[in-house]
Amino acid sequence: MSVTIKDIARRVGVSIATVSMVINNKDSRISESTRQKINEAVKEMNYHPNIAARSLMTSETKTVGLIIPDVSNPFFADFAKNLESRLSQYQYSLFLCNSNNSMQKEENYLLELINRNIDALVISSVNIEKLSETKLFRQVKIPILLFDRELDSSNISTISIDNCHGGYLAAQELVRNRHTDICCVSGSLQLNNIRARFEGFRRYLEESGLSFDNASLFEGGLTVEHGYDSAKKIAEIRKTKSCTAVFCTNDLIAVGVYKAFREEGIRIPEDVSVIGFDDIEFAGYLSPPLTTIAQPVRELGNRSADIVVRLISDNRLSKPLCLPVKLVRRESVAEGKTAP
Amino acid sequence: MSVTIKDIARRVGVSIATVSMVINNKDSRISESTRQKINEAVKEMNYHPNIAARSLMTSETKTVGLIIPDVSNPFFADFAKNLESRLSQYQYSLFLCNSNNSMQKEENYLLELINRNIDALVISSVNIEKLSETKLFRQVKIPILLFDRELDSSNISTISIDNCHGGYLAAQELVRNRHTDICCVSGSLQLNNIRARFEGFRRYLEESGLSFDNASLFEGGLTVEHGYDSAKKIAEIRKTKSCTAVFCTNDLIAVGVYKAFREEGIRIPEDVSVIGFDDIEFAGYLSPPLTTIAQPVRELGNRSADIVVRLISDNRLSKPLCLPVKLVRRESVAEGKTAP
DNA sequence: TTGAAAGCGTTACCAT
DNA sequence: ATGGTAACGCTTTCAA
Repeated sequence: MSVTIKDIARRVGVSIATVSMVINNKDSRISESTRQKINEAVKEMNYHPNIAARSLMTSETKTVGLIIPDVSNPFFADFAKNLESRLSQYQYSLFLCNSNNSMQKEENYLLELINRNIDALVISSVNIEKLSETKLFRQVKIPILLFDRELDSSNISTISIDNCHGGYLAAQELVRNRHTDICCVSGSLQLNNIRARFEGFRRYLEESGLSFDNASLFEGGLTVEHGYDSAKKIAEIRKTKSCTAVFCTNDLIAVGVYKAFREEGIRIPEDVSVIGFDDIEFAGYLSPPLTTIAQPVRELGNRSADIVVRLISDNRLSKPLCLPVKLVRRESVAEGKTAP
Repeated sequence: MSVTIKDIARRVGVSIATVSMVINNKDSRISESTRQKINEAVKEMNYHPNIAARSLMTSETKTVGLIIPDVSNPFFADFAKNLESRLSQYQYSLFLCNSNNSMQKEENYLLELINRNIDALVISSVNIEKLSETKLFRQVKIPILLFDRELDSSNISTISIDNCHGGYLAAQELVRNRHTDICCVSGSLQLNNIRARFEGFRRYLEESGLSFDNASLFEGGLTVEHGYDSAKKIAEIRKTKSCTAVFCTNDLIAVGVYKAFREEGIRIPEDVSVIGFDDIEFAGYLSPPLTTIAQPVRELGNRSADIVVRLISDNRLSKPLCLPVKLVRRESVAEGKTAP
């Protein structure tokens, strides 16, 4: 089969212990000459350590697992990319799992990852409340970092963004442009990050003396389809009632809204303004380019890696990290017409 | 630490050998009663096999590696998703690696995956010709499936699509709409799949009595940026020379073209028609929705999984698989104006 | 400065 | 029908 330390040892004429030491740089007390000979042999014979064997001894795999709801959502794809990239600087690999928004798959993966002895887990759960009550989840002994989700009353480290402020900023931008009749197309308010976006949004509205009518809320999936369907309804409603702006709790929804409005002959932003959330790369390529609340994906990925690595060496609750968002003004928001 | 077969054995009062057998369903000759007792204990004690230990013995990890140039490209993200999904039906996991279009990272990953003892590799290389000449690559003993790339004169299994025919169809659609002055914005023609798209495209043109002027070819990366830059140039050229349609060798490029044309006030399809390649989900959400050549991503993923699993149990060259593409007509192609 | 040997959790073979 | 035990490739402790 493959070359093992035994082969190296035999070739050089030393013991496997010695070989192991120099390979792991624990060679403080190994003579320079044997060290060299071993290193040469390693190269020549093309030796690669067997990770399974190693992790059987050390019980670490140098792998962190990531469970996300959907790789096809560019936001998560980007996050994964950045996380992985930073992790590799620490010599860790990323094992990526896609739950496809299914609680069942999520649990399967969790089990799978545990079986694989990953060193830490970062997860953006479909339903963290439910998952956290699961027997399986509670038995997890490795560090966990909750991404983009929060869990009250728990001692799990979290990293997220200021969703509430994001919603607030979105409302502000709309109100600043004199909009008063605003709809909101949202993902499930069961998701606490999404709820926070909505709450922030509503709060600003109320602070501005505007009230938000729940009839203007379209709750559903964080998907293009939901955006599309909701916008079709809005188009209908607009025949009897004013709606000059819509806040989408993620960019995918906004994409669907664009499509429906286009089909309905509703112009953005002339007829209605649209504002999104996430700032996926694609947002800038919509026509018109989408004004949105940007999440710092890159930093999210990097910081997550930093936290997780720290957690691995010292599994102590890190205090919740919350990164700021910012408004990215493009062309999908315009002055609302003053009411007739 | 964790529960091991030893613990189970002790609890039930049998040997570890027995436990191992029932866990692996090699329990042909184990009495029903002990089998039951063991299975109960496994549940109660919450036993999970240690994969590292297992793979140390069996030298298989039930993992296949995937190396792709860019997860942020929805085409690859979707492929990965489908591949993973099908693979999981076979009880295999997918280890996803993102080379970020860097040959260096690609090699690093290759090494990493080999060290991790994956059972098979599917790879869409940045530069397969070069990679395949690499010492590392040639030493790989596990089955390899080349995705979306071909390698002449080699005995590596491949799966791809009929790129050439795709290019052909694109040209046909344009010519059918009476376009004669056509530009092509392409990824690197070093990539054999991209070259094939271009060749098919050019071939149809020639068959139609049209010639393709190399001055109308804009070669670069398969990126939004390249599409954008090229379209800016085309906008410039159009001031002196006719160009009524552009063929983009992937959809990302088309996205960039859209953006530039929008900025330049060039209307799609009224002023110039655009046709893409891949049919990423997003293509349908552009405005106007992009006419493009669709790759069967789903089938690509499924078939890849099937092939790879077969390869693992019997590493014999599978004959190259080439799936058909089809034209998806949307709204970005219109009748070209007849020449003045 | 180096080596011997134990042990990590499994599987697989050969006994019983 | 079941058990004992070697072996997988490695790290680590203790002894020399």
